Amino acid sequence: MTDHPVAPTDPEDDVPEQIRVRREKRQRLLDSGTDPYPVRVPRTHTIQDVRAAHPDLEPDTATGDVVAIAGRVIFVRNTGKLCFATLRAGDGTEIQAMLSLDKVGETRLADWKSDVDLGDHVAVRGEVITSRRGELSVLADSWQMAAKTLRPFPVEHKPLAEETRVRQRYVDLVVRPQAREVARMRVTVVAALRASFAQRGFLEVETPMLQTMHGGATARPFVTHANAFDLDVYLRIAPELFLKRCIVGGLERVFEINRNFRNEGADSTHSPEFAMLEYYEEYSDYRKNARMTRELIQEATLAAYGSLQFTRLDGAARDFSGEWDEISVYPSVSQAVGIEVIPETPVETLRELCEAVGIKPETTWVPGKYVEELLEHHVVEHLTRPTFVMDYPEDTSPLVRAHPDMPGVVEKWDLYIDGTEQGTGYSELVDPVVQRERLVAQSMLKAGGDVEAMQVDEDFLRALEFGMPPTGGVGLGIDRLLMNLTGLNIRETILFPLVKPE
RNA sequence: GCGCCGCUAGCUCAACUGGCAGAGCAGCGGACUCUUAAUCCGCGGGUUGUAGGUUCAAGUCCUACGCGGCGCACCA
Repeated sequence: MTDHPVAPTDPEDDVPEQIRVRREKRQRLLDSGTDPYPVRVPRTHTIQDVRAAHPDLEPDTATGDVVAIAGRVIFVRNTGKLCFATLRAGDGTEIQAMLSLDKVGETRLADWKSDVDLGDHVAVRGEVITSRRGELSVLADSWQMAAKTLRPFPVEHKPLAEETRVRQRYVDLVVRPQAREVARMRVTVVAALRASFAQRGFLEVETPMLQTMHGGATARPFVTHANAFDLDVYLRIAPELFLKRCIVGGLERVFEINRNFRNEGADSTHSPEFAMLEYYEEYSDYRKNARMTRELIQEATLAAYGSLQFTRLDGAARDFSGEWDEISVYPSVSQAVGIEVIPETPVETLRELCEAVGIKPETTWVPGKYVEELLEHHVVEHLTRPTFVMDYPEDTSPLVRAHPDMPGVVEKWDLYIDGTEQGTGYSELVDPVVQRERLVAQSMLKAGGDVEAMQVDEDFLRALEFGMPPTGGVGLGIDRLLMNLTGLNIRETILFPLVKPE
């Protein structure tokens, strides 16, 4: 640690009352010879075990089963000689603990009332019973503090402020069922994707996060410095160029699920670090790709909801079943603007069409950029059902193979769900000479001040010169997929999104 | 980056045109052997995001800054 020494502060100074009280309880436990944070406590069953073993008991039943459980106290009802507490396990499973004067004795009952706060982890040993009201309970004959909580928990029944949810996700996860649900769904979805790839014979590879050139996408990178090499390096904006090197090397079918970093705006649909799935398959193309992407998302949806017709966590119903719609860029735009737009449409016309609907063109725009803007404005936001938008302009897609029958168009699709881009796929450009021309054109844009333009990656071009087979590739946003499955903000799908320090 | 809105007790929120800063839950003390957003009685808890300014008087008005939300721009 190289921080400046901080003046020691008295921890009792300036501490909210409730924290002070809990610290005093902790100290009292220590003073009486009780460890408030024991290394281990007896536990024979999880709360889930006990629930599963006794699914439907009649009220006022004594089972004779003695168990030792542990959980977080989330609710207490202390009466004179019989105390109740609700214990919660990490997945939200709850069970009631009952402590009676008869069973635990006067001293331990008094200890319970004075030492245990909401939020504490406690271990309880006793018989599994149901209360007279039918609540499944452990009737304690002994109990022990498992971990003392020093901060008061928020009120469970009022929603936490969004900022607190994000900054203190650990609290959010304890308090809010949907937070737990989203966290677990994300794991389920990623596991399902990996299973789908395993089934199809894909290799999961790990390519560099620290790169000496940033490529594979148009985006502004984060820059850092590698001391050992005295070298500026970039956090990757995409794994694409390395995954293609894998294809050149004969790995045939590869995928990677990992983080990308883009030094750009953050809002409800964009995070500076976000999880991306990319996969490449030799002798595939953008049509085969689209089919497989649909299958991947459908398999992940089945894993998450058990059905392709599902109700999102925000309450909206969605249907991902069957074949998905396909539309084509130029015909869709033509229909929307009322005149035929083709790759040869003059820039002046495109500019007028943009300005007519309030889109402000920039001087760096290539013709295809106008078309994409028109597409976004007129078409995309109306695409609720999953839809593949096919055949993009060539000049905005420097890594994509030209369409054999449509000059100025490339074999590329974007997949839209609920008006947001979920992924992209294309028939990869494998001609090293054409690829070099495209990258040089990009580097000219960069020299002209476009901070997002690509660099000429000579090693990548060398790889292509060794021969890359016809290949189809896809990039799919993992956070976006979770957003589309849940209907939630990107910050709700990421456990710990970047926030400014308090 | 620009614009608008917000920041009050541990949590969620009140406080009119500037006039004694409050509630519910949580906390503390007491009562209660079947409660489950327990109930009943009593009591504490605040540098109103930070720093300035106006005013007899500022949570409230003004300025700057911090953090957040929304919209726009950029992007997936």
